[in-house]
Amino acid sequence: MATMNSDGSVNTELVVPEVVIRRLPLYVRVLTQFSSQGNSVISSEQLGLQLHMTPAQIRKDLSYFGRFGKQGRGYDVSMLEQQLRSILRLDRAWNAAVIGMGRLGRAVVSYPGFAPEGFNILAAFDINNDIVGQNISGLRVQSISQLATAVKKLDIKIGIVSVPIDHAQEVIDALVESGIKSILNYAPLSPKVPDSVNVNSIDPVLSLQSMTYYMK
Amino acid sequence: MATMNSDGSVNTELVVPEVVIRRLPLYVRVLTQFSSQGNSVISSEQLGLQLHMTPAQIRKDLSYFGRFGKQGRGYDVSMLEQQLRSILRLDRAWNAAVIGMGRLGRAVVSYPGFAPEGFNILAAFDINNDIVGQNISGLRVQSISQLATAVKKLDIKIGIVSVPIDHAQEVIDALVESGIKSILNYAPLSPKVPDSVNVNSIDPVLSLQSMTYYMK
DNA sequence: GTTTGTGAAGGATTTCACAGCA
DNA sequence: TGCTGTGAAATCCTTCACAAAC
Repeated sequence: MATMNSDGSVNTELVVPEVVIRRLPLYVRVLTQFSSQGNSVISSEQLGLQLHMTPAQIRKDLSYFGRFGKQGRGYDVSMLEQQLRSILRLDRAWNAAVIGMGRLGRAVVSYPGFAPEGFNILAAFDINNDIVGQNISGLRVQSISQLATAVKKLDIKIGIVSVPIDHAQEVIDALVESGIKSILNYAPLSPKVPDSVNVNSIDPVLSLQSMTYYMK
Repeated sequence: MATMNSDGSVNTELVVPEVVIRRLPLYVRVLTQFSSQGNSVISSEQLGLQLHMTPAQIRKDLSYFGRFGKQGRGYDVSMLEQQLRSILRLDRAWNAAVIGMGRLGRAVVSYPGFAPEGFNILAAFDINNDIVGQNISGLRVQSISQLATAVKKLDIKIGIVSVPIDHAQEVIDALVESGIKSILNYAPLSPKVPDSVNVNSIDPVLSLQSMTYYMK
């Protein structure tokens, strides 16, 4: 686990590959499910079967963070779930704002999957003055000029971008400007952000466009 | 480009890595944009700047499929766009069906981003008898029992799953049963499908849950 | 001069395989 | 006996660097 830098000093903590971090939430999900089914122990093989992954990969992934299992037995389901939630910082709530209250933004704020996982959408914004002031799913839509103020006041840490492509980069710039470091982007572009900001894009058209390659 | 099998025979055509296939639509998108801005030539460096990728990676990716560029000049924008669309089979239309006409399904069928890219949603399905028969965005919602028939009749090649998690696997089984080979899945699970079926999942909660790892 | 296409090198990720522990 | 944790090996993917072409 320890590596040496070019200057001879030692890294005791290895940087965990991003692919590994992206898989951890999958493990959490299966563990939650297993737990609700009354199972208290799970093996890397059982986890792998659920997720279509090799047991070795799961054990390797977990080994970046510690030794959570017992040989001959497997992992304690709720203990491992707690550990992973803590590693991913899912043991607290995170506040989010949605920018762009068209059809997509409305679907996002009414999606019932965020809140149970601790992601609370506390504010909604739009550029269009016809929409500003409306009440959507219990949120009063605000003007984007209010963004920075609201981010501070409501301790918003996540920006969800659901504006059309032609306004996406300016909205992302505004989010960055307001101090947001994590952006979930639904607009079909590769946004320009500083290295300190993490953008994750969701783009169903890109998914379809690569699937067609494999189609008859 | 040629490799040798264990039996001594030769593979003349290398399998293109899936990561490469997933990047091709990004290139298509930038090329379309460049073209509409009146540029007729583009270099791997310019492409890389747009997409935050190295020029070498782009050239390597393209080299899996042929030699499209001219040394000292770059790539002809519209020629490369055509080539990539042809490789990805985007030079024809693809018909799709949406299963699950709740909020998410309604957002999907009304999303204006699919049709311009040649993805036509021709049918909508739901299990709920209260919804079956309704007209949503010009589509008459059908019972899932009609799925296989409609898939054949309308030449549907893509299934888009937007049902809640507790019905997702059965809907996916029904799609597989009806002969669908490509599924875009919005439900938060890792579906079980035969190797011959390609599933691509869109899961904003997973995205958020890995982003929190990097958050202060 | 510029930029491609591509072997070779380098780096990252996955899988293997087994010692060690319950 | 059963399953983890992990070095080593294997595989996969990216980047380098330069000859060749325009």
